[in-house]
Amino acid sequence: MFTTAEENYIKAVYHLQQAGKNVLTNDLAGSLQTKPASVTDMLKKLEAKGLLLYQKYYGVRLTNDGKKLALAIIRRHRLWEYFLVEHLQFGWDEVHEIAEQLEHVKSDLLTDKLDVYMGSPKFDPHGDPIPDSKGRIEVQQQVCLLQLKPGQGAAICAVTEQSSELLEMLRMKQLQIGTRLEVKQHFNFDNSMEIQVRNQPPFSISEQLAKHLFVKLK
Amino acid sequence: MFTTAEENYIKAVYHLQQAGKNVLTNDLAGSLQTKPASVTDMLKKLEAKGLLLYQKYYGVRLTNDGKKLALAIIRRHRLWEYFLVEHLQFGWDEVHEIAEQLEHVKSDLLTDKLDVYMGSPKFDPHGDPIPDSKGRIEVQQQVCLLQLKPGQGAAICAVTEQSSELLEMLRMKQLQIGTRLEVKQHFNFDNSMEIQVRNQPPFSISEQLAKHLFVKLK
DNA sequence: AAATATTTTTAGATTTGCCTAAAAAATATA
DNA sequence: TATATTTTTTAGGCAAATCTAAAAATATTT
Repeated sequence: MFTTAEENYIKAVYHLQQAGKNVLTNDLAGSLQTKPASVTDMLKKLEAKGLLLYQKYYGVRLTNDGKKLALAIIRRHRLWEYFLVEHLQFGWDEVHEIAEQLEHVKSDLLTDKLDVYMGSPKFDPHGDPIPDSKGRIEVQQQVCLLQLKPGQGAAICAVTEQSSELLEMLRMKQLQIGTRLEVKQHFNFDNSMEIQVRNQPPFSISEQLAKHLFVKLK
Repeated sequence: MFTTAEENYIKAVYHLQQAGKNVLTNDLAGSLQTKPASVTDMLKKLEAKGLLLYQKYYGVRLTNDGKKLALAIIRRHRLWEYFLVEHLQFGWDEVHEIAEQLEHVKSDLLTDKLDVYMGSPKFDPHGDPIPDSKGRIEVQQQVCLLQLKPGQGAAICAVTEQSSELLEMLRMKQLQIGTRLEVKQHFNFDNSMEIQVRNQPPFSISEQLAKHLFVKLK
């Protein structure tokens, strides 16, 4: 069994590792809101437990055990997010903090029963894939909205930033996870694009916004 | 906000207090599986936080704030137990440990939404009352099975011990929370009693067993 | 390449929650 | 009542997870 702190480190390493490049002490300190010195301490402990390989000054890489643990934590996190949004009527932008707590409840039986209860969802409310009990992830061919060509239809499946400013804007424009849209036009001048949702009048969104929206092609 | 350890102490004090008499260091050490010295340390801290009144060598009493906190924790615990049994199909005897973890997830909004989702249940799967969001408890006129007279009908609503031996026996005899029964006869010799479940043949249960079963009168 | 700046690690403290062993207080017994 | 027993507290320590400040390693500039 692992402590909450250990689990949080493993999860952070996994996410940074996924984002490419190798994971440095300072990156972890940043994403865990802690000091580099604390990170160094913990990395030594996690290496001793066989969850990651740690090379002084050079960075860190998860072992197979580490990856397995990370995926188990992410599975719990995303299942709970799904539960909170789909069953308890939370907004998809209010669930992160609560899921951060729930993900550390340790019971494989609970996780699996929750999964079955909800019909084994494959994606969480932010559009991120939910690993199965073996840690397998269904790869989603999702693409950035910016890359769509006029005429293509798609559904929003992920938002890569959670700032309240961005969420506010999505609320106003009635864009949410699952919203289906069609690209009408693309302006090379500022990379903005006209999109249409259902049969409402088309409207335009900026490059800055489109860049954070990922869609699943139909 | 309070730590998990603090919450567990407050909960333990509350339960011992409910059981009558004043709460001593050793009682707490027993029910928290810890050493008396640790209890003394924690009691000082909790007194400083205004959750209880602590008199050296004499015992401890919750303040209003302490009671409020205890009831909030118990509310979360019992709501989660209800969820685990009624929604996730756990047996009512397997949920305690998991609920011990879930009860420490801190979010009033979560608690309230969970409550609404399940239709604001008033009793958990063991028959214990669930405090409402203000900490009010619905008193249940439940009575020990031993006190029933022949001819009286009732439904099992609580089991006051969780030993696997007792649970095993209940399983064999097909007695569970909610089971309706009627008392057929009472033997003064050994205080055993004949009971009948539905229209099956009556059978007898010992005083030791009946003593741990509480029922709601019809 | 030397000097400067940044990143990372080490060393030494702190806090929380627990422990053991010994001292002090309360209770029971002779 | 004096003595023994039990309960509780104090004193001193330990492990986990964090911190600050200083030292060491690496990276960047000039």
